[in-house]
Amino acid sequence: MTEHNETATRILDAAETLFAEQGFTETSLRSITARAKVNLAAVNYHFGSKEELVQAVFERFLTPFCRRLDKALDELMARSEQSTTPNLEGVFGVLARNMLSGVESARNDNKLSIFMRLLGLAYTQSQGHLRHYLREHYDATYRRFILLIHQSTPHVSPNELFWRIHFAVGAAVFTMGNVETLRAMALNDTHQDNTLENILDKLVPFVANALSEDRDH
Amino acid sequence: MTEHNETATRILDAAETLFAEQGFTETSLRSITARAKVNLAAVNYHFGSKEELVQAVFERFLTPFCRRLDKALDELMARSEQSTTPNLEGVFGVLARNMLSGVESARNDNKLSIFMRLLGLAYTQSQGHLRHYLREHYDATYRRFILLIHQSTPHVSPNELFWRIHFAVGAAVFTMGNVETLRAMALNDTHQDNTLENILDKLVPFVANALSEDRDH
DNA sequence: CGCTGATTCAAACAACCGTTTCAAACGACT
DNA sequence: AGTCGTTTGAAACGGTTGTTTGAATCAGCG
Repeated sequence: MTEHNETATRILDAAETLFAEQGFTETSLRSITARAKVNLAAVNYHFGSKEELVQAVFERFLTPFCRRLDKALDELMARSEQSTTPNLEGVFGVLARNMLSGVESARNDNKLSIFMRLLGLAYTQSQGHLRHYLREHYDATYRRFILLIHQSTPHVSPNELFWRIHFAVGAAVFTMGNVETLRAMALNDTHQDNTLENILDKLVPFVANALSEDRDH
Repeated sequence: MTEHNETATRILDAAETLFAEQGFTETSLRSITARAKVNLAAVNYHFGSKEELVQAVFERFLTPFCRRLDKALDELMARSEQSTTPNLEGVFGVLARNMLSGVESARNDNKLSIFMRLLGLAYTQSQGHLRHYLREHYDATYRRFILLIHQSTPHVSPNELFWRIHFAVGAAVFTMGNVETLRAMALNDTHQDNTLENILDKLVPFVANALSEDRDH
């Protein structure tokens, strides 16, 4: 699974980029192997099938991400042991810091964009096998995160919170996954270029405020 | 273009459903014509090509939608002539009522879901020709709507507002377009089934509040 | 060196794709 | 009836897809 193979890595790099740009089905194995400069048959040799390649792409960034997130959540809970309810900003801060932690240099902004775009595709492009795979491997961390958010906003009913969280997920996935397109539109409309940090600075309060808001519903 | 043809209508119905379920490239003309119970060549005969079929699917619901929306916005502006700034809830109410107007019966909830899912696909699946087509035909109404929202929230800067609007679009497209999936998850998590109206009742205040919020940014 | 197992390579495979062709069927008209 | 333009039908086209094959190449080791 997690061998440090030269060819396999090059395939994963190429696939990750092309999948994010074009989607899964519209990206052919031939275009992947051409970009990776490896032989066509290398994909089936190293990964078995195209479906397993898709899963491997997700695994490469989702597994370390969830491992780091789990550990960070452990620390957060240990620190706030006495106060039984963790606070929302803390939980979200942990998530945000984890998402940005893979992005050190300023110019691979697009790493985060690719990340979000792939997550969006996982929802949008049915790809039944992918949804099954993700549920099987990462559902535990997901549920734990949801539970913590719930505990940190006890005044919001579980059902109401569920939907607010997914409104927020939608806002994040949609905008971050289509950053280039939207940035171009914003440049036309408001004559102002936006760095990814700028956009995140608008997104985070949007989400935080909307999640905890105590509304009459 | 807008002929009331039996065969063409059946193709559009089938294509609309299958596109929303599977995406454009993963839906073959053969599966469309099989579902529509027409001959394979009928698509190329009536629409020219698959690309033009995709555009026709969008045109069938986007053209009447924008026509109704434009007229409703006319009335709104005429009614509030003296007060130079229209109010946000009014503008959004017009949009929401227009979106639901095509959905009379309770059980074609999924009409709206299909609508939103297709809109999401238009962003997600690059399909350069589609983006070009949509811009060329519906950009005027889009810009008019954005302008009205801007006038109704003068305390928010144009650039900030642009991004908030697209956060909202993301939240709407993502959740409404994946209603079935999310509804199943909600049923597991909160043991509560949700009608589409219930979800809209949560989404609308979420969006409205987040758009007009006067934040320090 | 000579052998063994892992990896690469060019080539081919069957299946499917969107599109085209052309004959058959149809409906409307004089 | 017979002719016309329109629509349907079955079949085939060239091209692309994911996958498989079998020989060539490589690395490691006795």
